[in-house]
Amino acid sequence: MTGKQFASVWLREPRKAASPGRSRDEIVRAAIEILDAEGLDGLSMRKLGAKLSAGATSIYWYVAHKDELLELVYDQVWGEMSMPEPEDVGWRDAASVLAYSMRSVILRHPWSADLLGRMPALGPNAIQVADRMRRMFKLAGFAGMDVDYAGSTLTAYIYGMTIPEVAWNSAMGEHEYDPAEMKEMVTRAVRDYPDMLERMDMTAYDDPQTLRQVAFDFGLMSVLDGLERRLPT
Amino acid sequence: MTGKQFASVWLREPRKAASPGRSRDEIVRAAIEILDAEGLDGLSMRKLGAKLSAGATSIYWYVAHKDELLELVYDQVWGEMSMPEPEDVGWRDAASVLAYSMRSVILRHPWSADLLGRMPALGPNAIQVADRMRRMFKLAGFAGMDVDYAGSTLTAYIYGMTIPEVAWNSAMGEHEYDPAEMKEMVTRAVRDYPDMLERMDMTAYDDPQTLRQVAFDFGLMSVLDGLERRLPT
DNA sequence: GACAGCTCTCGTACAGTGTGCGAATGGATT
DNA sequence: AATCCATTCGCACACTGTACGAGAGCTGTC
Repeated sequence: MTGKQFASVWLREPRKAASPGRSRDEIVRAAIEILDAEGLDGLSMRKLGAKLSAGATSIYWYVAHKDELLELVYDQVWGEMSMPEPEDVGWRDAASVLAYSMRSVILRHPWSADLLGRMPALGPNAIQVADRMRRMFKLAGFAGMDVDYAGSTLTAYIYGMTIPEVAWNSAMGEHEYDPAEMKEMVTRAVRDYPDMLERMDMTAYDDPQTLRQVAFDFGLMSVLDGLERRLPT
Repeated sequence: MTGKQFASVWLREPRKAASPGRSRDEIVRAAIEILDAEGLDGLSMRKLGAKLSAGATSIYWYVAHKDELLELVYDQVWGEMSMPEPEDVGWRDAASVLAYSMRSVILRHPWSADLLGRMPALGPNAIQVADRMRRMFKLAGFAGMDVDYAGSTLTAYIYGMTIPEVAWNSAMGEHEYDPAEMKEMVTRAVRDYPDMLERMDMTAYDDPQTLRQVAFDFGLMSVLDGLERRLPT
């Protein structure tokens, strides 16, 4: 009657202890190297095995299946996100630091954007961030369920802003395009919409990098303001 | 010197015209049926071919590669999103309707959440939504680049809220789990964090469906308030 | 020393994937 | 009747995740 169990690594008891030789950490580290270098599609068990000078299937002693490996790798990414103790800096600053940090971590590991949309964040690192965020919003003055709602809102914004940015980056094979030609193609795509065309004339396509930065700031300020407005009293 | 071209279906001239027999539309329709029934991993060219009682590789006459098919399918999803003409209902209502609509469309086609994070939305349907959204925010009083920033902020929130929801849904094979058991497992995962534990005691896990609805509303109101606050004057 | 029982490695095999290629079909035009 | 061209598709290739089961090396007990 239990049906298909919910099968996350994090909701099981961990394996006893790592013996000498290979270990989960070593495997995860190697996997991340491959992922950073070749993206999510570039990671195959055989390639990972080779990198560890081991057989492809040896990995399966440490890890139940590839998805489990990805869960481990994913939580490692959460570990890279930095967030001050909210009590030290106040909630708005803590929120901003977290937001910028999350964005830059995801941009540094573009493959993690795909994982975001694939598996819940239940690893210890993710949970630690979630905990700090809860404390942050309690400090701000939220209570009860609103603490969670505020947290969801903030992370939703960050995800939603960053994920498509990654998609866009990877769609144009990283810098190997001619801006003018690009602009022309997009212009043709929106030719039937005067409002969209008008937008193309703004000079903003010159430096997409900082444009996105500015857009991110704008949205972040809006979200924080909006949350603040929902505080009691 | 152009390097790897940016290769979206939408930025190329379309194929002449569909002859009788198979057509792109028919293929896309069949693909969506498979996707809805079996998810993103369930869609293979052979299966799609079979559904159309055609050979697997026949599809490649209409479509350059699988990714291109996914682009087509993706834009079809955008076509399902409904948004009133902003001039008719005012910007806040238009924004709310769009937000609810996007959320429900993505939840209805969970596989589209993965596509969101993989390819930019450049199809005609996506562009039409983008255009309406621009007009909506101009109507609200935004000008210049702020129109875009506001748009990014809103869609970011919707994506970011919905994508993890889909991930969560699919992680627990759709309803086949025991809530009590689930709660116990999660509780164990957060056992070191008093704030997180306290959260588990709230009764909110009883009906995740409406909980998420409420959370979505909370965040949406916050975002809209925050945007409103950035209006000039 | 001999045997048993672990932990750990890995070769092989299987069913599946996307898709390049080139041969075949069939209808329309000359 | 011959030519052309749109369209179909079988085959093959390289690649994927991983089940299975045989082995290797170590440890502890008689």
